[in-house]
Amino acid sequence: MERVRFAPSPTGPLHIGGLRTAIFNYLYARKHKGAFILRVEDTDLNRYVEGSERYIQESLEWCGMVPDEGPFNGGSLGPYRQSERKSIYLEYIQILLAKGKAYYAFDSTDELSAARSLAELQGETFRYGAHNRANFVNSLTLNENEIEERKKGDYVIRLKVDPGAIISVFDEVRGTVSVATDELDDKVLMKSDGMPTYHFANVVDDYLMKITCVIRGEEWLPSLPHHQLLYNAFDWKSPKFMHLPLILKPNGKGKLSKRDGDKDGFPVFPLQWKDNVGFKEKGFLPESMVNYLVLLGWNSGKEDEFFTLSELEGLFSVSGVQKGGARFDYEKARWINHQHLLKKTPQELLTLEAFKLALNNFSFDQKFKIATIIKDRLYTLDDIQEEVKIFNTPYPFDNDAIEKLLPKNPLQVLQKAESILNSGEHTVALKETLLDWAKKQSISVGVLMQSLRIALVGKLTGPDLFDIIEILGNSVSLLRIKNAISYINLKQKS
RNA sequence: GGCCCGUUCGUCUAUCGGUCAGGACGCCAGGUUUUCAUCCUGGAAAGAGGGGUUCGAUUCCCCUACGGGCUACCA
Repeated sequence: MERVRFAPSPTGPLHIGGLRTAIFNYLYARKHKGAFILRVEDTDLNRYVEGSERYIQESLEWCGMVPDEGPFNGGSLGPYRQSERKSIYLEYIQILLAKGKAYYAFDSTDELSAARSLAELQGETFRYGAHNRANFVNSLTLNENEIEERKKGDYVIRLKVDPGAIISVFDEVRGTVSVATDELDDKVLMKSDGMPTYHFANVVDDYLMKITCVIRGEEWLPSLPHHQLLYNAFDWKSPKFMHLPLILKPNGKGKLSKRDGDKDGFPVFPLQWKDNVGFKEKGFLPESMVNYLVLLGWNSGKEDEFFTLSELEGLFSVSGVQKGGARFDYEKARWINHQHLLKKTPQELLTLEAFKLALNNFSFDQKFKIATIIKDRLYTLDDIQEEVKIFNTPYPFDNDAIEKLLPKNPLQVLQKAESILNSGEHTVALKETLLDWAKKQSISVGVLMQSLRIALVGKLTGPDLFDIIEILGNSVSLLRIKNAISYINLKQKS
């Protein structure tokens, strides 16, 4: 059975790059009827941020991707939090040590940074590895007694990379990638605080959790050879690897970051995190989020771009994964959301929190009608606020529009409408009566409608006017017209 | 700097040696509409450059350029 894992670090809110990685993992799992596992990679105690685990889980759930196994869902191959697996790493590092594939290193961080800056001075990159490990303080250069003595203090355990070989790894989207082991450093596997590094914990956990395909961001591709070396050192069969292209800033210069969202006014987090609004709060449907994100770096091969999660579960395939990074395009994300909104029936829309909130004060009948006439106009759920304003009292008048209308004598139209409504005629018949009258008076339809619209909603834009009147009802419409007449009268006098 | 990965309209992408290089967002024009929007129709818009291989390259190979990633006891 295929098993994949999404393995974020709880160092803050999940951002949409991470969310997209989760989506690809989820889709891969569902496509192959496998398992989707959430593993929290909290090996860096210093960077741990309270609440981010919960945030990650909630973001996944919001998108409809509930992990089959994970810290919040349990599972037989846990624990799913790396901080709770310390004894496991200790056990497995011993194997490597015993095999001579890893060694103790006692160099202080000061010594290392000194060596690093010296190398930089000479225009070189410092690398702790086969070519210079003999110059450092480690279990390869010290005798037994010295080692035992040193082990009472701080130390790390490094991977012993053998030089003079070419290591080839296979990435499902890029193919074979080869690199000389001479280029590889002796990566730290266990830190001095007793925690494993990403590289070590990752390989051990993927093995123990029976992960069959590692799907992660492209930033991990350079360390794949190290991971392969680790699998080799354990004599473990490595899983498949799939490295996803990065989501780039809108200008293409670098990875998308929180700052870009702040600068260009779009969210980069799925859900609200502190004072950062997420896509959810911005009025995005989770299905739009998934739909847009999956399009960033993947293509179905069809010309269709509108997909639901369950459609994607069947469609997803490695062959559609792109190699190059994709720039984030907020406009397209909005358009996708618009398309998903368009597909919803008014009934479905009314079950949404944003609709409930905005239409709280209206009768069921009104809610339904309002949802019907505004749904085509929405790009995000946020837009509801603006659309609903016209149904609330009071509403502001667009004075510029009124000024322009004044010479065309809007009052005669309004007075006529007033008298029709006063006579108790049903709002439905209003349209016909009014249009007939205007024709006889040779008043243009434009002037008629503009006068009426400005009176009823205060501005010249919005949904079908007679739909609005019907929703408002006879008496409210009448009130608004009367109000507008006196307002315009006042204007004319001044 | 070193190593790795990448490069088709402005953006996301299709093409798996022979296509008028297709679609989508955005943009422009027209249509529908009482308005704005939606929606519909149409349009402009692309193979980074240079070498090969081949009857034929966007497609395969090499070089260059450009872009991105990595280069921590962070992930």
